[in-house]
Amino acid sequence: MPGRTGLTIGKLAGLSGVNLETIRYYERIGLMPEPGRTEGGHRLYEPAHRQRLAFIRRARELGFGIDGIRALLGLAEPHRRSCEAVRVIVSDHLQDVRTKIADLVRLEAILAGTVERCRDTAMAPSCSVLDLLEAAA
Amino acid sequence: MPGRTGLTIGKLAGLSGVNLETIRYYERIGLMPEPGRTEGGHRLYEPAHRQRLAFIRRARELGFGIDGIRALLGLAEPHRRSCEAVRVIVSDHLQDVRTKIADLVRLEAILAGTVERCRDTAMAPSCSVLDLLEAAA
DNA sequence: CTTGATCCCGTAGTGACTACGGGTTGCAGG
DNA sequence: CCTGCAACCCGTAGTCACTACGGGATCAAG
Repeated sequence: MPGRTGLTIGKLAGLSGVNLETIRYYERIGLMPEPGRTEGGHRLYEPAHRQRLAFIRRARELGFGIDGIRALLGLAEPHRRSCEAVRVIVSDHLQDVRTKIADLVRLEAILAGTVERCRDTAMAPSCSVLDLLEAAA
Repeated sequence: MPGRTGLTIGKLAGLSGVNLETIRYYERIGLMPEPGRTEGGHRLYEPAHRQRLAFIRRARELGFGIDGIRALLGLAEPHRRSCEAVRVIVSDHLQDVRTKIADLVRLEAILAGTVERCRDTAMAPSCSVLDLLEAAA
């Protein structure tokens, strides 16, 4: 009869670096399973929960959306780890990331150009705000 | 007595490439001024509106938030075009963009590595999903 | 047993739209 | 002139991934 194993949600939040409210949110949307409860109704988490939450957090940090994570978790759980399916999800996301980078790099050039011109023409008639107005992005 | 000059909101949407509902949204939040109306209450836009909307669209494409655009518009309008203030807003945003690029590039490396390993180890015991679980982002 | 931290739940707010639905207006063809 | 239908009106709610709030219950230390 050892003490009830289990972390309170606050402890789990502290250990995992995920906001307490966010953990409850993940439970509401079915990303985290419902944990056990104390008699009074407080959640008690076990190591498996902590692992799953860590996985979710990493995946979020890597920019996966909730649906992507759901898919990843679905593939990770059963014995049939279809590596191919995982690869598809990850490389789709990788493509998104690369597209975003390309977009941002173009943006960066435009913005940097604007700032540059702004610095140069200390007393231009109209400031480079007008460039924004004219330039095609 | 020439015809009422003015575009309907639908025409403006078509010309500007901004969704009709988004134009109404911009009006609600005070980004676009209220245009004139027909007797029946339909909006009628003049060239000045079209210009302002084009400015907003470009700025959005460059990743400025609504507040930033509001500030930019505020600086663009009066005679006192304080170029310096504009430069501050734009270069703040530029800094954001650069930070985002750096983040995404790190992400890209991690994801690309995962996909690569996935491709290599055609029959690894556990697929590189576990890498996500282990790797610090 | 009391106190104060922690936890409960449901709801609403964020940014920047987008979608919906039921009713009104505008205009072109007949 | 009148019909029909596209376009417009407005307010509200939904999106994504949380975050914040508030009023009440529970837990653990002293």
